[in-house]
Amino acid sequence: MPQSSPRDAQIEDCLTGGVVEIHRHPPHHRQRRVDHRRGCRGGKHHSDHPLIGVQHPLQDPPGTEGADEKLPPGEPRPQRVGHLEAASGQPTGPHQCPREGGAGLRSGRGGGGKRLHAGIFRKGRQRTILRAGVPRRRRFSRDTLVAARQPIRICGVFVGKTPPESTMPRYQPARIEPKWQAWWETHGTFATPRLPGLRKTYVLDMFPYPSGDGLHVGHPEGYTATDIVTRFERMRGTSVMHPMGFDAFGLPAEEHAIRTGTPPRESTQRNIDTFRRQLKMLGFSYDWNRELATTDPEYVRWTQWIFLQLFDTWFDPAMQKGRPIAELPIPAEVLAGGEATVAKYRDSQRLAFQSEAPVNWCPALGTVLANEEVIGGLSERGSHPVVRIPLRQWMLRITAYADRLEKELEPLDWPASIKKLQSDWIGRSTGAEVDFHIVRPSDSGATFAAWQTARKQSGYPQQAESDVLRVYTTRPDTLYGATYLVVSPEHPLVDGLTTPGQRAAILAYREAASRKSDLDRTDLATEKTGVFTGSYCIHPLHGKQLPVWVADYVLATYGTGAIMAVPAHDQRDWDFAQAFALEIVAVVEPLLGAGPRDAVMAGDGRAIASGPYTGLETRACIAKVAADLEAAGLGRPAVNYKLRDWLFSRQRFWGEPFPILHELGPDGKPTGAIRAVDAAELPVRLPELSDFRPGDTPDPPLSRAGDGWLVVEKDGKRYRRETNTMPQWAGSCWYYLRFLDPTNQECFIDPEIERAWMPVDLYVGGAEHAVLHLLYSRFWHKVLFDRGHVSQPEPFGRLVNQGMILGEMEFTGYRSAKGGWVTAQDRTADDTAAKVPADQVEKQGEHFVLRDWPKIRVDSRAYKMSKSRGNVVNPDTVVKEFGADSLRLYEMFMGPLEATKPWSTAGVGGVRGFLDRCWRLVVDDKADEVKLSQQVVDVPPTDEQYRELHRMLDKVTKDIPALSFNTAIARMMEFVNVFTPLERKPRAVLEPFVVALAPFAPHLAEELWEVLGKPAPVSLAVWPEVEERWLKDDTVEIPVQIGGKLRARVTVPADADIPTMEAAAAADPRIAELLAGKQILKVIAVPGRMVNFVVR
RNA sequence: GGCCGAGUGGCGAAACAGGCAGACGCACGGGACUUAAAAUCCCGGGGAGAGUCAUCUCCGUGCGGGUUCGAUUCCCGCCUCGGCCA
Repeated sequence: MPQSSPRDAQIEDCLTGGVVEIHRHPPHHRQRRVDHRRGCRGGKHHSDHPLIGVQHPLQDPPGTEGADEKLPPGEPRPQRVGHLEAASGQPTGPHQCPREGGAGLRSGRGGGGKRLHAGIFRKGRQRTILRAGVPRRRRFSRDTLVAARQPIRICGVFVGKTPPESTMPRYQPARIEPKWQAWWETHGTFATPRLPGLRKTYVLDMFPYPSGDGLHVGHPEGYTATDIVTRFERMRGTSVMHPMGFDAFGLPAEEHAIRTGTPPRESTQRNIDTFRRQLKMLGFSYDWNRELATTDPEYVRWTQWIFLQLFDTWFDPAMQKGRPIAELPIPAEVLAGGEATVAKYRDSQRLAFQSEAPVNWCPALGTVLANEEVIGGLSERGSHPVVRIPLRQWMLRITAYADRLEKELEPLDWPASIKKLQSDWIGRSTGAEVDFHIVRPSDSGATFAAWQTARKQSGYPQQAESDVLRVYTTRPDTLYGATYLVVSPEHPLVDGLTTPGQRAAILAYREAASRKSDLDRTDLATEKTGVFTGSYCIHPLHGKQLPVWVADYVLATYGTGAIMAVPAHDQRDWDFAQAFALEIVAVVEPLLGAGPRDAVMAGDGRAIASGPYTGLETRACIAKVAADLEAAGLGRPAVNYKLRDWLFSRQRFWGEPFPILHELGPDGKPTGAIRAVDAAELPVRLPELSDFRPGDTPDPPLSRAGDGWLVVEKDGKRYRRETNTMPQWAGSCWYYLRFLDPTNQECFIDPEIERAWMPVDLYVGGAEHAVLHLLYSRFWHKVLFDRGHVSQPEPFGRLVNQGMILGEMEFTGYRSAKGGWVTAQDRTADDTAAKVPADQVEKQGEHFVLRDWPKIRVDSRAYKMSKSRGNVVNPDTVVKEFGADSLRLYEMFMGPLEATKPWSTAGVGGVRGFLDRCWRLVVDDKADEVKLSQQVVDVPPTDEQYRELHRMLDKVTKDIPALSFNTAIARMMEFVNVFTPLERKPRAVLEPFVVALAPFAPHLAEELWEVLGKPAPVSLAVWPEVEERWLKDDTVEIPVQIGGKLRARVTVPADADIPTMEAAAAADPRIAELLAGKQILKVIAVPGRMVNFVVR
């Protein structure tokens, strides 16, 4: 605990040890204070020195109280001091305390051995003074204080054994915060009605994953911001929806469960309890009746229900809309195949479908991971190796919505950077598909021509025939520059293309490629690799044969999994062509004046050597080539997305089970037919498992559940349950809907309620969810919208990302192996970093250096909070030390909400000081109990005071909706600074101030409101109206410049016109003097702002 | 490598439809109160220089240019740091 900690916190820290009781008012404090007044001070300043009595809780010194009673007022009590002296001997032989223990009163917890570093002993009229944290002064052990019978003051507060419930005049968050939290709870202050009134606002925090570490100071940042907004809106008469819940499925709980053998549900519940307690401790105005966890069976029920909606939906490209699977047109040839074929066709078209795709299997985690959960070939969580294997998986067809997900982003009030991230993630590109006819050994010279003719008649087919290689290119204009073709190793035609002579090489290459991640194959690959298949294709325009290669720089999942390589105009193709000595043909040249052509020219220009297209500029050329190909039935314009379908299944225990049944044949093996669990039978609960570890194989833990769970009989058929579980994203995709109607048994949300409250008006959370969570939620929402279950196409109207809170600023010096300091810029890997205390560095120019060795530069920066660095700040500690209001206020005062900011415990003390001043503005802290300060009087405020009030209100009223809390708080501080010194503080000014303070420091405001004699709660008081007439000044002081340099200030009427301003400026003696003898070229005057004389 | 964001006192920051740079707070220094300490209240503060000391001048918002009567703010080119993506 730093020395600068507020005194109360230091004292209370003692209290928690349970050995020393600390109170502002010792027993019979009135009596004692009388003693002090008369005997020691006799003046009115006595009460600056409240009392602490120290007593051993188990051993009351006999006779103390009685003796006190009998003391005549006005007498000092030397005999008491005698006790103390006799009992402890301290005044003559104080303990010394080691330096490292030195920060204040850290006495209570460890039992008797620790020392108090501060306190005071009295001996008659003489006292020994101990100062907190200062070495060389005399100190007392805690034992001494405990044994003392005298009241002993520590940091100005007396330690004693009075009951803690006695009222106290000081601002004590530990007393008032729980009080008002309980009040709000019992009075249902923040309960939200089912439907809003005239105006509504839905303000949502990204709900937390309840980790075992509890709340982090980063969490309350966004939560406080939204809390201020919602409290403000409530006071303005808006119906406010402000819920909180927990995203409680997820890997950490499961891994913890595996480590400790406790079921995930238990540890999750414990963590949720901790989170809830911490959130309540901070006084957030959530409607806790709406609390939910994604793991609640009733919630899982509806998550599964939504999955069934996805399962029941196909995407109609013509309407750009999801429609019921029953409306899917069945092609005649499918219909002819019978019922089973139709069912398979339907299954293949659903938004939730199964696929046998290569997936990222992580053996260490025992699960398959989504592409975005794999970073550099390692798992995002835990950095374990990931291999690619083919596996049956559930996929969600998010790609069908790619276009809408991108386009409908545009009108949203989101940060441009987030929109761009989403847009880039979707990665829409336009270009063309082109079919290349594969040359077969059996081909005669006429085969290609025949194919061309056929295509001209039939047009471009949906599916390419088996003798055709279909490629996707973003640059169809470079078709004449294509010199070879590349297929990905996983491409289905690879086998067909491979000639017998190449077979062994191709097989080996595919095997090697399967072990590489996409990243290894593309960006990290320093050298391009590949193998010639032995086959050729015919160029559709000039008819030459192009070799077909297999190379892993082409991904099966992008486009058609095959490309035409144009080495002159694509860096990767160029690298590959260089490596394998393939032909390079340039077909684009820079436009005139654009300079010489690079070896690889990827940009736009003008077509050359391109037959009929020569001379066309790139843009026109792309359109023409694509159109001509389409007319010839050889290609078509195509849009492609980087976005992949969403791999939705996980081989883990702690997730939502899929409500899907696999039909079993008579042999007990799956037939391939699937059916949904009836909605009425949801939720499908997780089975009780004694062992929920993932296996070594991709077989999910649920497959080890007994047949009682696994096997289901329905309509005379036997089924096996799906044993995959859903990823953590599932629950967070729709929680904002369930909050609106959390207990509905009939429906995932009552449509009336949904229409009334949606969309979310303000959504605040970390930027780490910029892409995935927001994209997935929007996707689900659009499906629900298409199916008529929600009324809005987009769920989140305004989005704000709070910035990260870093640890405290650190100075790092470097020591060489020999032990001496090394200056930061010259350090090598051998030098070791060492933390340097802030008081040993100083700034020198741009850098910080060691104070004692100014040649040695040190690094200074704040780091991300992390357990390993040991710079994590725990909200519990901060609340205990400073109070929840201080924590809230500090986090808002640190800087702009969106900025990354370093933590500063001293800064928390700073805002605590402000709250102390707010307290003293209203409360008489010199009284013996909490009561209104006599300085608060019922006099009409002066004009100046009204101006101060309304300017403050105006700023705060404007800053809250703009989430500009730091400046709003600064303005309130100015207000307090103005009113603090006043002897007479008009009530009519203080009351609106307390109301304005309420959203920021709600507990303190409630208490002050009560002291002011107003009916609770201030949380629902009416926000004060800003009166415009007080915002305007009669006169303004404006700067007068000469040649752009400030030379004087003059006061003019606020509405002065330009000539008046100029005259006033010129009349200023100093300006007149400076202008004398100069030629005035021009005068620039901005009404109400400034005057500038341009002179020669 | 790409994209995004940010560089302002010892520190967190404020002010940007271009118009008094540094509000507010921390830390620091001084004063009042006190026998004293703590607490509280008040005052001070970017740097350099001059001074008739109740004042003035110059420099100053990462660096270099530009536009402008005037640039922290707009434009061009850099540097550094951070975040995200690859």
